[in-house]
Amino acid sequence: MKYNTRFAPSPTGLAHVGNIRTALFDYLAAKSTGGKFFLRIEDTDRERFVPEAVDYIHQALDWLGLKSDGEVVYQSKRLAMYQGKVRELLDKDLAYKCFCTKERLDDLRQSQEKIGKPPIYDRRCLGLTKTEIREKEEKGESFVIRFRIPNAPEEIFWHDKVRGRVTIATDILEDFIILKSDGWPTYNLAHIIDDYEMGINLVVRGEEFVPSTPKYILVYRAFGWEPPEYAHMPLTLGKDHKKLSKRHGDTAILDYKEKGYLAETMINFLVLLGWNPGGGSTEEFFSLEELKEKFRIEDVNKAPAIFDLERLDWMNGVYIRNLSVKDLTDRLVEFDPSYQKVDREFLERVATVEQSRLKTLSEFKEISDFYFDLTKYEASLLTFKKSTPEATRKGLEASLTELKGNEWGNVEDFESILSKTVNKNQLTNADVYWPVRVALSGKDKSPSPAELLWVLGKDESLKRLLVALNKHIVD
RNA sequence: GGUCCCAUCGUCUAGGGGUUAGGACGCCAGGUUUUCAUCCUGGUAACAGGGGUUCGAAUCCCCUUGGGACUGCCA
Repeated sequence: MKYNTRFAPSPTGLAHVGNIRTALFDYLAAKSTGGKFFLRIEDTDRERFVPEAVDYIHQALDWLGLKSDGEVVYQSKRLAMYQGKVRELLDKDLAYKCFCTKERLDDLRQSQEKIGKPPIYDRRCLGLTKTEIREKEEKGESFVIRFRIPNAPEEIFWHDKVRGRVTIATDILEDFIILKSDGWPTYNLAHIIDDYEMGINLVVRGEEFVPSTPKYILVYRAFGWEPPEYAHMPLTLGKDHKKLSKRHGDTAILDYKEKGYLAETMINFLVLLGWNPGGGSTEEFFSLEELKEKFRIEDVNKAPAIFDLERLDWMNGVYIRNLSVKDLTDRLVEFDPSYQKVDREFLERVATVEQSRLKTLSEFKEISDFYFDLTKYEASLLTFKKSTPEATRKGLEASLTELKGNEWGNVEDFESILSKTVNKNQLTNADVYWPVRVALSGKDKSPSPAELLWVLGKDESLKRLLVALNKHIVD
């Protein structure tokens, strides 16, 4: 079965990781079956519309490589179509005009809740005669259009691709609004017309839509259309076990790009929130391409998943370590264009030795500052706890001598020069390796001295060693 | 309140009648090592509770509990 799916965000805020995970599942449900993946912007709520949100969605999908097929659909451009469909429903007596004011509706709701009844519209306007309707219209009273739930109660059910059979009775459903008083359709109507019109045959969306799905099935029936299949995804929860939203902070998807997480990490991490290959497999690294092969919407879990940053950090570290040096360097430059000014070969060397220490691209700047500009450090740092000032001085001097007299080559060469220095002068590793490393990095934690020598090169290294020696003697 | 959904280590999860309940993150310990990171080894930690069904339930059924979603002229 080829599934055509759509990602249908409403541009009322910046897309967060939960939204994008749904987009990913939509994308994979389509691509894994050879179907198409569409993007539709649900911008019928003009009050909450956030202009930059649309661009944000495009950037996010671009970043992750979730390319949509065909033209992007904007609901705001299809008003005439929706209104035409509403007229159809009105003509068939399957919908009606409701002139009830907000105040009345609020009162009604409150009094219903007070006596412990579910808040359901009392259908007062369903009883309006043609003349009454005409009078109200002539007086310019504003109205909405409600869908008329069939009188005969029944159980609506569907076979959800992830939840199995779901049943909900229609007697708890109210005559919901399909056209607002401003003339715009609500989600309740617009998405159905669009899905039908766009040939969507599998709706992949968040679990929050489960309770309202029966309403939509009724609308399909009113139009005489076959409903699509449904796959309601488990929710993505924050650490507080509540549906992910802005108030959790740090959830806007592109924040992760800015923090230096890789697109492939996000894809991999997000897909694992609710999906795994099953069958006893312990595999957990998947590229988008692999996912297109292996993903099955039926394998998605029912239980919600919590978004856990620690696991994300670990995974990003793994992805960074698996990058070739060239690739890593490219990404560092892309992440921070100021590195374009840095000598490429030098930058690649820095990337080579720091790669295993990176969890995110953004950490690179801080972790690598000393290569470009030696940081200030205390002279006392030069002496390791297992060494003495005297031995440290000897170690520094001997290293300087050996280093000057030898050819400069690769990391292994420096390794042997250093170990030769230790042996020749009856010193210990602590007398040589530590002070050389501190001299070159100014830090108590850094890559090995051999690596630092290789990165910094002869002139800079000898300069730093000399500085260290003077510092040490003065101290 | 009502309707619906969900339930395996703290987290992501495998397992769907017979398993020492497996893997991963995290954490802890050890190894490698001049330091840090990486890497390697080991450890910690879970079937929410109660009833059934069955020779045998983490697995199937029911109830309870817990959690969540929905209950908008938002989507």
